[in-house]
Amino acid sequence: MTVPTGRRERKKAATRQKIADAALRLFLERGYDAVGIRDVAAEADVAVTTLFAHFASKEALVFEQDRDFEHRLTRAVTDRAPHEPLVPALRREVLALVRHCTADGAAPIRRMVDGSPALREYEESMRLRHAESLAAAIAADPGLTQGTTVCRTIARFAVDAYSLAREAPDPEAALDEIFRMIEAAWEVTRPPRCG
Amino acid sequence: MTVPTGRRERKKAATRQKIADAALRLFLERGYDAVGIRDVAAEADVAVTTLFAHFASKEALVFEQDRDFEHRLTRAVTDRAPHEPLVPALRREVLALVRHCTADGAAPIRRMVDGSPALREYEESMRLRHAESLAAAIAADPGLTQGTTVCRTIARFAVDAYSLAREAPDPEAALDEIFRMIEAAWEVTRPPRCG
DNA sequence: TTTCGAAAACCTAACCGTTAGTGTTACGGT
DNA sequence: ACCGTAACACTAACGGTTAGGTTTTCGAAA
Repeated sequence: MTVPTGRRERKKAATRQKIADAALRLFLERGYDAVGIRDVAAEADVAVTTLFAHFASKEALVFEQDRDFEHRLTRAVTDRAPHEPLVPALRREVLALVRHCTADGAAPIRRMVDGSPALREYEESMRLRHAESLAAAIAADPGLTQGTTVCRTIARFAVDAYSLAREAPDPEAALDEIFRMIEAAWEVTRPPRCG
Repeated sequence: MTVPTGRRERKKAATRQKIADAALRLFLERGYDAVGIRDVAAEADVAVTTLFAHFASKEALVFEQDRDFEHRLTRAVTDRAPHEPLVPALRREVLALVRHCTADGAAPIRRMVDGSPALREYEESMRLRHAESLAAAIAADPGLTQGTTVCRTIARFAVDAYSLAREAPDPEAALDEIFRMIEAAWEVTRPPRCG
């Protein structure tokens, strides 16, 4: 029950990293579909079972970089300045995420993902899970009184904004447009108040 | 180039139906995961390759009934009364779809789908495809001037409404709530006009 | 009616992601 | 120094899916 801070953990992390690196290298080199799990395992000098001990699926190998996506979304809600309205905080974070994934460095990976239906499907389903976490974070905000349905809806809309904006010709302009809509959707859920 | 209305088509449709029936029967009887593709093919007295000539995947077997979902959504837009506003037409159709799938008869299938991550994932990704078709239908409406991003956004929101409402304790009340939000989102996209 | 092209179905054998079962090694706490 | 266990390895399989090539069945033109 002690704090686990030893060589064991470092080795584990190193193995994981070695697998992810090998996978990405091979995928970008030969294409996602042309590379088998056994190839990746061999390249990383690791048993297939070990690979699956670190990654739940072949697709998960591709989204190693996105691991903090979910966390960043929920933190944008929970860690925002006191009394800062929800939607602008969401907008700011989603904008950062969109910028991050439309940066030049991420282009080859994006091309790979867009080229594989399996990867696109996996990503969308991952985002839906993120939306659920986000909904929970919103629902837990003591400053908000909206019901579960509204929270889940806004969370889903925010994640939609991310994927829609990413695919638009001008991502940032699209994000502006979508968040104007989300803002309006959120406004009509406020409890009636005078003024 | 003649009109294909012969026995051939009937036999093909019959085979497809036979496979779908066998699949659903076995799935409901033993559970989705406990039934293999080879079992279904044997039960339908058909070769495995034939099965995959009719259905793209194992999951597709489950959603045979939903085949018109996409079509109904787009028709709700294209076939609505002249000058009928978009969002209420969408709302009406989504409500009908929600009612249809929360009906008592569909309960065993719903339970099966909810119990299998693979099926849930497949369904969500299917709905996203439907949202794309819906977006195209909306964008093609000559009475509307909104851009592609807005159309895709509203389409996505409408499909979200379907899946969120379905999972809510009171689906119809949830749908009301969500469509109030969608209506507001849509309103702010109108070109500025006096009155 | 006969003939012929093509669609539909068949069979076999594999491919590939994934998992179970079972050891083996290396670390961390006692 | 010792033991429990987490990490890794190896083999063999399972289950969805596809490739390859053959046979059957229909539709229509000759």
